[in-house]
This record gives sequence, structure tokens and C-alpha cells, in this order.
Amino acid sequence: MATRTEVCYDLLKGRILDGTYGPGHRLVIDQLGRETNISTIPWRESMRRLEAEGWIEIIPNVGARVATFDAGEWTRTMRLLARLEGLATALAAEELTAQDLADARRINGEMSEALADFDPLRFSQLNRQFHTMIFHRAPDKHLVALLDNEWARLDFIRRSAFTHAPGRAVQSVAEHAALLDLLEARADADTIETAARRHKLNTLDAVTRHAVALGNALA
Amino acid sequence: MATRTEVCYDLLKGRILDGTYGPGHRLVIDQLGRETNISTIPWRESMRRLEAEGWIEIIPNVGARVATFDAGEWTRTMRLLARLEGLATALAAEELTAQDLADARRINGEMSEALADFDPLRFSQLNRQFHTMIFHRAPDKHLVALLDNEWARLDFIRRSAFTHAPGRAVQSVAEHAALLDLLEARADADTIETAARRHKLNTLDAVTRHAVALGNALA
DNA sequence: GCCCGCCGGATCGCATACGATAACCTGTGT
DNA sequence: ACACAGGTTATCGTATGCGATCCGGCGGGC
Repeated sequence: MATRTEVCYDLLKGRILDGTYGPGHRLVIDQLGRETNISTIPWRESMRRLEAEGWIEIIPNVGARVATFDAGEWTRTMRLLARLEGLATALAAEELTAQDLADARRINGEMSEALADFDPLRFSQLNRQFHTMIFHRAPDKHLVALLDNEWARLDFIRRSAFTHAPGRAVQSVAEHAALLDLLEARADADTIETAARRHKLNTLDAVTRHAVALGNALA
Repeated sequence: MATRTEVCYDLLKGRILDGTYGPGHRLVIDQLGRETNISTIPWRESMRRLEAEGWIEIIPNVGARVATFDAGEWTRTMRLLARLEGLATALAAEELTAQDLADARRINGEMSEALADFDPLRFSQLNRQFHTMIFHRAPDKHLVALLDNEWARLDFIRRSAFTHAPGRAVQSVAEHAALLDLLEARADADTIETAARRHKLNTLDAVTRHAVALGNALA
């Protein structure tokens, strides 16, 4: 059996990610303890970890609350993710098997279908799956962990700040195909890194332009 | 007064960073508690945070030990740091005041002196100071926090894996000067990012080549 | 009417205590 | 002499309890 600290951690993080505990939600330790019949200590420890990972904020003698992100945080996260993922994709290049590439192409094909079906949720899930399966091959555990965290953060922020750009999805599928071609052709690392970084920055730019057109400030 | 959890955290992290608790050192909670008259709970909580930050490893029902890094970890960290710092430096560009640039130039001048005095410790401290003062101006707290952590990790690793490249220090000072010129001239973000990234990758390449020449594998 | 200090409830911070787990050591049978 | 079972010890995991801290409301002074 997993330790209670892990149970608490998974439960809290799950509820934060799925939106049960939205931004600003107060996490009262005693209350959580009473609801779950788990004493306060495992809760406290799990919160320390969540705090270090940036999911909650703990103020001494006051309490913990789920972190809130301003609109600019989406921009900042994408900007960072572009660099991290560019590097990780280039590093993963050598490790990808023919099977991996075939799987990635299949996922990209499904994205095309989701697009035709006007299914944005599925599209977005497949998109994450596509990139995740690639960068998880990068031989750098620390980098992969950072990426997982930033992707999760992105999903969390997306729920509060609506980010969308019409037409971007079509282009995104095309860019995925181009990226896969580069990977298959064993292009040099710099080329792959630049393409992967550019891909993410293109999304960022498209959303930013669209937001500006609507009069929203994402900064 | 700071909470005991913070005291424990600072104490542990300090001892890990200054080498008192080297890689692999076992952290026995009861023992720490007896030595300091602080009960186990603040120690446990501080360790959760250190674990999340990657400084220690906790195995359930067994205990905590200071993380150990293989030789390749230095390479991986530099590789990552190059991207993060490239971005942060470019972002900081607009925020830097004339005074900041003057300070940076002064530090770079002192690096020159340290070089002439054959004082590698001082040189390395000034180098960190130089880059830190620049990237701390980047308007992205999360990114800055990541950078601080990676720099600290680098220092920690450096103690176990000797990393050195003859002649690199001279070139480094010159690259700093060139970078400052770019910043002063308000060069565009891409140019600055590339230069800052390149600067760090140059060090990485130089050290790697030197290690290979010595027959060491850093991978 | 407004400001300031006091008070009570909610909540956190931490020490103590005990049960649970894993690593080690020891002794026995072969 | 070796393999294995059993007990032993060091250490962790977590429940309970109490003192400390903060926040919000109330009443007195100006």
C-alpha cells in the first residue's frame, strides 16, 4: 500500500488538475483530515510538495490555497515550454524507433479526424499525447519532469484564460507532419530543435494575435 | 520568527550546498531531531520540499539521502541552462537599466582581474553573479526560480565532477563583453537569446572537448 | 463618526507517542 | 561451511493533543 502522504498528494493534485479545487480555493488541513480520516500530517507533507511544484501557495500560520495565474502566465509558460520542448525533441530524435514515429503519425492522423469532427477537446488531448510521447524519449529525466510539469500547468491555466486561435489547428497538424519528416530523415539536432521550438511559438503568436484582435490583453 | 520548517529547510539545503552533506549522505530524521531539539515533523516537511526540488531522494520506509549525480548530469544541466538562460537574458534585455549594465561591466572587469590573479574560485563566483544579476531582471518569476535552482544544482555537481577547460575563461570574459554590447545596443530578442545560449554552450563544448582529450567521458 | 486596542474562534505549528516497516544479525539445520 | 528462518533493532509513518498565531468583530476613547 502506498503511504498516506502519497495518497493525499495524488488526491489533491488530481482535484486541482480536474478543476474541483479551482484557483484560490482554500485547502483547510483539518477539514481534509476529517473528510478522509487521514490525520493532518500526511496532508501537510503532500502540500509541501505541491507548494514546491508551484501548484499551491502556503502562507505560514494562515493556510494553503490553490495558486492563481494571471492571463500572462499562459504566455510565459508557452514561451518557456517552446525552449524546453525544442531541446527535448532534438534530444529524443536519436532515441525514436520506427514504431514511435509510426505511432506519432497515427496520433497526428487522429488529430486530423478530431479537427474534421469539430472536437476541440479531443484535439487538444491528442496534441498533448503527440508531444508527450516524443519528449519522453529524451535521455534526460530532469528535463522530462520539468516538461510534464509545465504541460500540466498549461492545462490548468487554460481553464481560466481562454486561449484560442482560429485556423491554427490545421496548421498545427501540418507542422507536426513536417516535424516527423525531420525526425525520420535524422535531420541534425539544431534543425529539429528550431522546428519544434518554432512550432510552439507559432501557436503562441497565433493566439496572441487573435487575442489582440479581440481586444484582450494576454500580457 | 521563521517557522521551524523553514529553519530545517535552510539548514539542510545549506549543508547540502556547502558540501557538509555530500552526495549519498543519509539524512536520519530522528538523529537530526535530537541534534537540534526540533521534532521530526518540521524535518519531514522540509525534506518533502527538498525532494520536490531534486536535492534529496526519499524512499518510503527506508529514508532520505542526498541526491547523487553522475558525470553526465553536469552536461545535461549545462545544456538545459543554456536554453533557459538564453530566454531569460533576452527577456531581461528591455528591463536592464544603464546602471545594471554598468554594474555588469564592472563585474566582468573584476573577472578579468581574478583571471590575472589565477583565482578560479573568485572567477567562478563572479561569473555566477554576472549572469544572475542579468537574468533576475527577466519579468518571469517562475523562469527565474528555475534558473536559480539549476545554477545551484550546477555548483553542487561541480564539486564531484571536475569540469575545466584551459583558456576558456579568457574567451568567456570576451563573450560577456560582446553580450553586454548587444544588450546596450538594444539588439533584437532573438539575437540576444542566441548569443546568451551560445555563450553557455561554448563553455559546455570546451569542457567536453577537454574531457575527451583527457580520456574522461562526461556523457 | 472614526480609529484603535482587546477578545474569541478558527486554524496552523509542533512535540510526543506508538504502531509499522525494512534491514540486519544470529543461530540452527543440513 | 552454507542457506535460510526467526528475532532484533533502527528508522520511518501517522494519530493525537496542546500551545501559538492570525483574523474579524466589538466596544471604548477621541
